Amino acid sequence: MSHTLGIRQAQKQKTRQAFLDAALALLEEQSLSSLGLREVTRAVGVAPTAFYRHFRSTADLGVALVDEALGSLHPMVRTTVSATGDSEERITRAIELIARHVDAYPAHVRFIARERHGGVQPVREAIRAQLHRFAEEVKSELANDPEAAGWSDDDLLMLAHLYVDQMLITASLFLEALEAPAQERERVTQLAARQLRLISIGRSHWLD
Amino acid sequence: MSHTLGIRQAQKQKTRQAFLDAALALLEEQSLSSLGLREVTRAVGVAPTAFYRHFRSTADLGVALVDEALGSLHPMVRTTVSATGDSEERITRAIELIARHVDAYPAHVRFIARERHGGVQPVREAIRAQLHRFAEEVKSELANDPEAAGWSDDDLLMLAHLYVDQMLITASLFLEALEAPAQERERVTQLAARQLRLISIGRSHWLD
DNA sequence: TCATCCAGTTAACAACTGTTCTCTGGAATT
DNA sequence: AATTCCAGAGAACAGTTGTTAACTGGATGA
Repeated sequence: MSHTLGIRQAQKQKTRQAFLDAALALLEEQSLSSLGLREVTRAVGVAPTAFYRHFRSTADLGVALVDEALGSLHPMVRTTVSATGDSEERITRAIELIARHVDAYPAHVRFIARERHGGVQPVREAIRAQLHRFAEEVKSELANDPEAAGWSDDDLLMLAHLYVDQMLITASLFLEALEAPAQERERVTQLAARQLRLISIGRSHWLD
Repeated sequence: MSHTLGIRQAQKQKTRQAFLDAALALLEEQSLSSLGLREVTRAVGVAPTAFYRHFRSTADLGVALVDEALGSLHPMVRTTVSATGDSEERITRAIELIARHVDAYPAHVRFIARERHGGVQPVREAIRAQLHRFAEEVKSELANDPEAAGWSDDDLLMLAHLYVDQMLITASLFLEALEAPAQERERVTQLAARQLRLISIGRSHWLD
C-alpha cells in the first residue's frame, strides 16, 4: 500500500533528489572526497545549512547515490543472465543492454566506476556490498542453467564475479567512448563480445 | 654513463621524492582531486611555495606518481607472462608475484586502482597509456607462445587486455585483504587462480 | 674570487571551507 | 482555532585554500 505523502514530505523528497542530481553532475569532473557541502548547496540553490536536513555528510550523500545508481539494477541483471537463446545471442544482448544503460545514465556509471576504489570508505563499502549482491544473483541464475551441472558452489560464484567485473569493465569502456564516433563504440562492442565469448568457451570446458 | 649530480640537483631530487612519498601517504585516505598543495608541503615540512619548484599542480604530481608506480613494472610483466612451465605453474607464479608486489608497494597499487577512473583527467590518461603499453607487451609475449598459432592480432590484444584487467582486479583484491587473516588472503589466491584457469581453458579452445 | 643562478622562505591576498546557533513561516496535528 | 513541528534561511566562527611577489643564502661556473 502506497501512502500519498503530505505536502511537507513531498517537498523534502524533491529537495533531497535535487541534492543527489546536483552532486552527480558535480562528480563528473571530480571525486567524492573533494566534493564540498557548500558546493552542492550552491548548485541546488539552497542555504548551506539545509544540507544537514537530508545528509549527515557528503559521505552519507555518496552512499545514497550508490543506492540510486545500483539499487534499481538488480531485476535487470537477473533477467539478462537468465535470458534464453544460444550463447552468442545472449552475449550480444547483454552487451547491448550495458551500452544502452551507459547512454541513459552515464553519470551513474561514472560515479560507481570512480568511487568503487575511491577515497571514501563507507561509499566503497556500499558499492562492494551491492556488487556482491549482483554476484550472488548471477550465481543463482547460472545455477539454473543445465551447463552448470557438476559445478561446485565456489566455482559458480567465481564465474559470477568474473561476469560482474567484466560487466563493469565494459561499462567503463563504453563510458570513455561516449562522445567518440560510432566506429569506436563498435570497436568496444566487438572487444567485449570476444572477451565474453572466451569466458563462455572456458566455462563450457571447465569440467574437462 | 651516469653523471654524478651536483649537490644542488641531488638535493632537489631528494625534495621531489619527499613530495611523491608524502603525497602517496596522504592518498591512502583520499583521492587526488581532493589533495591540497599546502597539505603536501606541510607533510614534507617545507613552505607551500616550494611546491611550484617541482610541479605545476597536484595533477602534475599525480602524473609523476603514475610513472613511479607503473613505469618500473614493465620488465616484470614481460618475464612473468613469458615464463616457462606448464599453464598451472605459470598461474600460481603470476599470482604470487602480484601478491608480493601488493605487499611491497600497497600505496602504489591503491593509487593506481583509485585514480584509474578518478577525477583528474591527465592522471587517468597517463594510467590508460601505461596499461595500454602493458597490454601491448603482454600481447607480444603471447605471440611467442606456440598456442598462439592461428590467432589474429586483434584476438591476441583482446586476450592481453583481459589478462591486464584481471591482474588489476586481483591486485585490488589483495589490497583489500592486506590486513586480513592469512585465510582470507588464501581465499583470494584461490579465486584468482581459478579465474585465470578458466581464461586459460577458453584460450586453448578458442580456435575450435 | 666574483657574479650568476635557483631551491626554498616569508608575507600577504581574497576566496573558500564545515559547523554552530538562532530565527522564520507554512504545514501538520490536536 | 490554537499549538506543535520542522525544512530551510541567515549570520557568524575560525581555519583552510591556491597563487602572487619579493627575499635569502648557499651552490655553481667564469
